[in-house]
Amino acid sequence: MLQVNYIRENRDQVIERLALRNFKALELVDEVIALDERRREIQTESDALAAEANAAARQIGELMRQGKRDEAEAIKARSGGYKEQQKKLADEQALVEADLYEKLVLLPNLPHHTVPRGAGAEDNEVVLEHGHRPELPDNALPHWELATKYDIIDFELGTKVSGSGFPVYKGKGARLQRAMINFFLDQAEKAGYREVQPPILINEASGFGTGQLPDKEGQMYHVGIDNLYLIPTAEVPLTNLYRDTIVKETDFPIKLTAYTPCFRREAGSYGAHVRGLNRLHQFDKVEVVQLVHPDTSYEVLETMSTYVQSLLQALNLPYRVLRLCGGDMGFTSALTYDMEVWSAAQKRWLEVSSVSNFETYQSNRLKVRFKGENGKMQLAHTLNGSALALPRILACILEDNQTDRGIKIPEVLVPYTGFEWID
RNA sequence: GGAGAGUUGGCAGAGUGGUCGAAUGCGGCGGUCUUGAAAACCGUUGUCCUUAACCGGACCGGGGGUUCGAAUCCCUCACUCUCCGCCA
Repeated sequence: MLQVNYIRENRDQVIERLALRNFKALELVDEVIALDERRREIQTESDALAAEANAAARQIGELMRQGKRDEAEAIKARSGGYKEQQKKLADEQALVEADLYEKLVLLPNLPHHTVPRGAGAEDNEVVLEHGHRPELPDNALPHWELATKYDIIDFELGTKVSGSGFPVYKGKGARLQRAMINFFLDQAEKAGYREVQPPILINEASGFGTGQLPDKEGQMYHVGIDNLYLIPTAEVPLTNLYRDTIVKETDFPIKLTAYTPCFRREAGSYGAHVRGLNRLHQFDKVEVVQLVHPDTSYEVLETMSTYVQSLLQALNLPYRVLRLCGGDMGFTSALTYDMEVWSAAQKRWLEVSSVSNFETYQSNRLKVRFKGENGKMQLAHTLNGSALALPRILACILEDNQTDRGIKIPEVLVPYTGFEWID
């Protein structure tokens, strides 16, 4: 959520930057400013009224103590009206504030000045490409066929037990998943992230904190009977660990990592693009999160990007890094890098990581603050990144590393899998 | 799931419906003393809104109510703890 003060003081710039991400409802900005104006007027009025009422009540108390009952009763008679007026103001204030909040949450984050202008995925800027895309022979198979051929993933079994998008990993397939999780967690710890095992069901407040609610409600599975949501990413519980906290400036940077399953309803997305492991309702991911001092967040974003790339390099997968354009960025992000690996059999790039700086957009809702040098409270900056999402990595390992003999496991994973080949 | 007890400042812990934003202790910060430190002593120490600032206002788990006035009384929700039941 953007800070109202900032919008008020930088109206033109806010509009300009929102336009950069193709945000259409720019009139919201002026509406927010007007509502905030009204809110402050009511505040002033109701404060004055409360001050008067407080003074009267205090006077009555004093008179009662002195035994001047009659005088007290006289003031009491006059004080009767305060209640009603206060109630009226409070009602209007609640209305205005609700309206303001409703409009405020419709405003996405302001893009960083390096974000390219653009409408959609085709306008994303390719920052770099690394490694050589393998040329596969004509008889090369897509990963879903390899999965069946070597009996390591069973999509139909998952459909029986749950539904489409819930694959069952078997034998070496399951073992390889576990190996990747451990590898990613070990690497994250080496990079200074503290491992956490968070809850994977979260309450409403947490969903609001990181911005999944209210706008992405339909994307999460909801356990109605207990009003809990299955996490779409570990970002939610990890970042919410610090909701409503004032951290010490010296504790920065706070670096967390977690492995969790992730659940996404992906309503409405069916067809060729979602075959196999390309898009799932349940998948495994290792996430990294940082809470940092605002002065350092863009530096940190670069180190997170470099870190994610180091994983892809270790796995020896060809990848590219995109700087997302205004039109393709997530609602809450100020700057996002996407990492995509090359799926040799499908001949297309698959997103395996998304690294974002949210600046104060999340921390404003979460109330993650610290006391700066001037003694004033400031909002921390939050960042996160996938490091990494497993299914598409697995897809690329299967496709890119297929040989006549079988599938060659990347060297760094062999200590974790205990085998070199899936055959 | 049943019965009971509780939720107050960073922590511990008081609080008869009327100067209670809240005693006290610990902790934190500043100072005196000291070669330095400890101890002792003195002072200070919440967050938010409004404001250029002063003033003012709000907050004692959340929400609602009673009252001229609520941390204190009532209702409601959430959470925590204890006992019983069930259970990986």
